[in-house]
Amino acid sequence: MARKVDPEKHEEKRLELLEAAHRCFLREGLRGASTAMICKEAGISPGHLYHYFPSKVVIVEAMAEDYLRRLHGYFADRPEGADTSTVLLSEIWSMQGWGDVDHCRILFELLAEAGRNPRIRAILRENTRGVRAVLSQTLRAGQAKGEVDAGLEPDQVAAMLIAVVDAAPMLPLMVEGLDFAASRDLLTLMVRRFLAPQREV
Amino acid sequence: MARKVDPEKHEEKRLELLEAAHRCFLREGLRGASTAMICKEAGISPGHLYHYFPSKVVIVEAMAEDYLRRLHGYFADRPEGADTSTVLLSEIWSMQGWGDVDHCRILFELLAEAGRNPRIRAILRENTRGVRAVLSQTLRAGQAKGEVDAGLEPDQVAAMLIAVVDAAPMLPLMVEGLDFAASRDLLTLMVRRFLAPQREV
Amino acid sequence: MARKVDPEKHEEKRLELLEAAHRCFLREGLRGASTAMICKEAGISPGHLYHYFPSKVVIVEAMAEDYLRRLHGYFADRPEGADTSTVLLSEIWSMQGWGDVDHCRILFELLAEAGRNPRIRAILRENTRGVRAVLSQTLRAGQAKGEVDAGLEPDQVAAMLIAVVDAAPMLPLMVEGLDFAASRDLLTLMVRRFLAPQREV
Amino acid sequence: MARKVDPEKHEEKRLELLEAAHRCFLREGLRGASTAMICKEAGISPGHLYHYFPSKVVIVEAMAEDYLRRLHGYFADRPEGADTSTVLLSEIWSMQGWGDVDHCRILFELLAEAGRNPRIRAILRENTRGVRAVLSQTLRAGQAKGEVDAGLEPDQVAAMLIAVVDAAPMLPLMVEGLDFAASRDLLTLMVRRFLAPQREV
DNA sequence: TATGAATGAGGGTTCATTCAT
DNA sequence: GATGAATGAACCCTCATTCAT
Repeated sequence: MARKVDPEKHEEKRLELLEAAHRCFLREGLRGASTAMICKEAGISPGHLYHYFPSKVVIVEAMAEDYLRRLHGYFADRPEGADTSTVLLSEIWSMQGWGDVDHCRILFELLAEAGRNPRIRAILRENTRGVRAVLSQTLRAGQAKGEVDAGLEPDQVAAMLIAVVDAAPMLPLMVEGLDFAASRDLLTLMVRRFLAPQREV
Repeated sequence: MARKVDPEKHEEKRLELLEAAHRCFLREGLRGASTAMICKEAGISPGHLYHYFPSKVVIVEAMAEDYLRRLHGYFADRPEGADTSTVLLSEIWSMQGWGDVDHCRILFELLAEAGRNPRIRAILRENTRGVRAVLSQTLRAGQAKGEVDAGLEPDQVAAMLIAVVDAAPMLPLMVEGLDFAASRDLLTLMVRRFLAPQREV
Repeated sequence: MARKVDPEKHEEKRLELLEAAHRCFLREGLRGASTAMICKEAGISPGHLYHYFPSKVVIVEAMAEDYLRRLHGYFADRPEGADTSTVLLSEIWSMQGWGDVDHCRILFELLAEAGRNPRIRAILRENTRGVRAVLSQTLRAGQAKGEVDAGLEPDQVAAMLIAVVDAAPMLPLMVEGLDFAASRDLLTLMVRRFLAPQREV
Repeated sequence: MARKVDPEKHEEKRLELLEAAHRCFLREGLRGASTAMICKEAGISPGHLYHYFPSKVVIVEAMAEDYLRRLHGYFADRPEGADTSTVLLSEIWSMQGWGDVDHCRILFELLAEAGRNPRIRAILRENTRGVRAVLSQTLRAGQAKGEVDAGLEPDQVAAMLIAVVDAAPMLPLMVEGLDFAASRDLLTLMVRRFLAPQREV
């Protein structure tokens, strides 16, 4: 009789739990969501959660890590052939409406938490570093192709673009009835003009 | 002879409490900060808080309202004579370093909360509406002066600019050791290029 | 300038406060009514209550005393000429409907409290002793007139009658839509038959 | 292998808690008894109470329901062969002294509460309805046997008898040193005379 | 006399976590 | 693995009471 259970199944369940946690955190906030609630959402008993995570803190951290990895994964599968700005904004272009942006609200939870919690800040920074590298490289390629203003410092610009993209989910919260497509187009226009090579300035 | 209450003193104390609350909320989060902690920070006894506010929920709401009003007050006292982009970013230009941006982190708390709490969302939207009106007007003036691309829809752009400005406090959280002045310059550049009248497009 | 204020006015205000307290206690219960609520009901400030009573406990005791005195005062002004049973039930016959019995609900508060609070019990007993004496005397007079069974022990019967009268306010609580006049008549019938001289027993 | 909850054990513990609550409520009153005190009385930790009841309000309601059911259960197991009045008073005849009546004091708490709390009132009325039905039937049987005055309306009389029986616990509170047996006999006498068929009225 | 600011203990309730089964 | 009973600290809030004015 095999004692050590299938580690794959364990990992799978772990991910399921993180997704359940994500839903609860979205609904109630990082503090507002209780472990009991997460367990209910995931369909397990309250005690059993501790077979997968040693504490709620760790759940938050793991969820952050997992979420950010998946979120910024969009940059990885970006469409070849598109122009640089579109590539850089692929995360937003993969969405169809404000509804698709909902799950991003957890970012605000994480940013708020990052302001006072070094571990969450570290996770955020680590993830950002990865995304920055990708964007930086894209920008450099753009500069090489003459699509991007060569005077811009790729690393700096990459950081700013991440902030701008992550700011998008603010819009539906701050303004009611904003048109998704129009906002996306405007954002794209801003980035395009920003990056465009400047003639004889 | 009964001394009639001094409503001024009451109001003054109320504001002091809101500032104490703001500090606690920054330090521990909206949920994480306890009323006891706020009282300690303000130097009053735990029960006395309820002389000024009927509940913690109301404290959060009042703090949000108060904070947003003061924050976006910057747009009102903007320097005359500056170019449109600078005026629009005056909030950021009034700051000297990342330290000055710290108190803005409460915005992330509020955005996170706004996602699930209709009252906070309403407060946020009401405040945004006011700021949008101011920015919109500035943009229209810029268009009249020929400083701003006449093809841009002022209301839409105003919303986007607010999001972009509010995204700035993300930068020090996401990237360590970022230079404040450089980031501000880059942000200003982006906005300037975005708004600039386009020649023969 | 007279320093010592009119003690009459003081006493008058004290009684007003007790009535306000009675209303609050009825509405919220002895524990449920706060001193703040009583002050509001009486139209004075929270601190000022303590110029009239040293503590809430004393308010309850004073209210009990005052209330019982007034309630059982009915027995004193009973109509001459009526038959013994009617005299004994004059408290109930002075009422016109269940609405008039409402204020008696405070009795249940007092009985509950009397069960565990020796001072309230003492007040209740002291008052009961007075009423018993009156009823006893009435019964003895009835026996002398041949209206009341001479075999009944007046003191015992008096106690029972008080309990029976005080039980009346239970009826509208326990049974919905009970007719007041019919219930009163039935109660009177029971007492009349109880007291009636028995032929050839 | 997961062990399925034992619902029997849960129910048993629940009843234990209700009895502990009843003791505390008697000692300190419905409001005066704290959940902490109930937990201590029951020998559990303060938080654990909420495994069995969602709130103190529910505890009070459940206790009321449970108590009234058990109290008025006496009428169900009444002795056959006794005369109607004795049957009707079986609740009191099952007791041996004032000590046995102590637990009934909770009734005064419930009556006081019923005056302002619709849910407690509903519970009280529902229970009363059941008891009335039983008493009514007994009365009708008595009328058929010629033991009870046929002119009395059984439903009305039943309500009155419940009130009279529930008034009995007032006696030891209102009068010190009252003899239990004598009071019971007097009460029985009153009821007997009340119900007795009347000759030539 | 009269006010209302101020206190601090204690109320009901929640929750992360542990543990026997 | 999986359950849910059990804990106890902490949370938000109420309240009788005191006191400077």
